[in-house]
Amino acid sequence: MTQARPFSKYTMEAVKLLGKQIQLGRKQRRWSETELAERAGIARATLQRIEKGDMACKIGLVFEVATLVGIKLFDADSETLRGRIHEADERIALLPKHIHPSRRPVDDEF
Amino acid sequence: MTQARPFSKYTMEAVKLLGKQIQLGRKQRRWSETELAERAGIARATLQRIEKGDMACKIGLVFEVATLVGIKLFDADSETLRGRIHEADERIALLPKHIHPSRRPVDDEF
DNA sequence: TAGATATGATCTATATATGAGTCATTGATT
DNA sequence: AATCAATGACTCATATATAGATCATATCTA
Repeated sequence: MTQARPFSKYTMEAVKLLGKQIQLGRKQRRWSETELAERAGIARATLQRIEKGDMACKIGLVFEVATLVGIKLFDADSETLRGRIHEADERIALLPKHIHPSRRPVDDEF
Repeated sequence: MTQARPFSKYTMEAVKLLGKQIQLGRKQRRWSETELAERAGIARATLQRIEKGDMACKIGLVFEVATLVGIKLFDADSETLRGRIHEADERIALLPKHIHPSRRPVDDEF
């Protein structure tokens, strides 16, 4: 009984694409599933699920494998990632720490 | 016993960034954790882990929540995602279906 | 300032992802 | 053509993510 839970089409496409890119990257490097799985420290079966775009795989494993085949997450290098994390932190700091329900109409300007 | 497994710094930064962007997006929309969790159909505790950048969250849940707060995965809309999936499919089709160990020096041109 | 809600943290039970293994089939290399 | 590895599709046991609570504290709004 696979408790199917719904995902938006967009979300599924994004996961599928990442899986395909991983498979492409692996083949470009001429790595077998077994070889990439070993490098990533995961089971081959898990790698197969990742390449297939399984929604239930752990994000850490998927991103790690993607990194191993040279995919740039967010099209960014490590330094850029850190910069964007800092940037997000700053923006969050400008917003209220607690979001309270407001009677006023929601201001959607951003 | 949290069987800690290693991740590259790059991978962790990418997951952290996505979590922060989700939190930022949620606050920009003035949604409480509870409200976003309900919209996503997940527990608040899970959303908290996602926003914190937990490596062990399911990629489907993370991407779904990201989508709900308006984050464009791969900087692309749905149509573009489909196009890139197709593109990856075509490139994969050009490569050998089975990767065999080669005696010849690896050709790393790509 | 008071009242109400968000947030942070933690616990338990259950569903399930993962690791490890097997088997059949396909395909690449010599 | 023959051989051997890669791939695809399973199964099972175990580790663990998640849902659903609860409680304390922080902080927003009126």
